[in-house]
Amino acid sequence: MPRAKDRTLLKPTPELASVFFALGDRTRLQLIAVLCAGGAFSIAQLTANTAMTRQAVTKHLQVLAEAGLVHHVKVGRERLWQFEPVQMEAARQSLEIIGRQWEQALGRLKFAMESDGD
Amino acid sequence: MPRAKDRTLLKPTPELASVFFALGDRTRLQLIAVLCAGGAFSIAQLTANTAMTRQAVTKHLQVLAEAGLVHHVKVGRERLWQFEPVQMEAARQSLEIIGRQWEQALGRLKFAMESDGD
DNA sequence: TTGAAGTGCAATAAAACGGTTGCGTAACTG
DNA sequence: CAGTTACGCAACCGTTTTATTGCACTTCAA
Repeated sequence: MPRAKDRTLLKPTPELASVFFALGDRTRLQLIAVLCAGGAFSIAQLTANTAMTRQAVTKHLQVLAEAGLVHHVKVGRERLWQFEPVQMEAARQSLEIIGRQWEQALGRLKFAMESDGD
Repeated sequence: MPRAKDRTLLKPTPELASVFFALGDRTRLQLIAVLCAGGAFSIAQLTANTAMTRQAVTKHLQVLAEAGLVHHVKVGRERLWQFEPVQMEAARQSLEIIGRQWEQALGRLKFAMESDGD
């Protein structure tokens, strides 16, 4: 019987890296900050807040979309973009796992030091 | 009296983006995975696991170091690298905040729908 | 002291990124 | 229908990343 539950070790997947990559840009982080506040915004609306072109914003949204962080719905001639929390939560959990691994490693180190007696 | 505690909104800082940028690469994610398991490894050791040059690994470690995710200590002629959890925990928290904002936005939407009656 | 191990720094070079401009197309509006 | 709004696609360009190679330097060990 496979024990999938035991698999708490970090296994870096290509997708995970792409999520972090998408978040690793100030402009895209700003877009996420706007979208996670709840609305569904058109590209024109999202561009209005920035100092760049509509096409630049479009490209950033595509990067976010490929990472699964946002998605869009077509309404008339507009394309409304929304936040999509699933992948970001996965990324958050992966950071949590790394943090836990580190804590466990520290625990082992401390135990070894106590056993050895300095 | 300032109410710093109320400031739960996401404020994207340059550093935050640089942390995500550092994590947004498969090789660096792999390095983090190795380092967070607890040891202090030399560049030669870390290179042994990969298919690239020592210098390439060095550059990746520098990117991680600039983001505050790792640090090193010189021991003899070796440079031993270690995981540094502070910045990563900050990044994790920022993702948590975004997730919470999204949940709150969903809550408001639901409330508005109930009030409006469809 | 000579040699090998572990590393840093600089000069590349190819690829990817971030942004722009130009043009074409669907959809709303008078 | 004509004009405008909202947008996609493709070409392009400067900058940054990513990885390599070559050489110099420090440290350990025989």
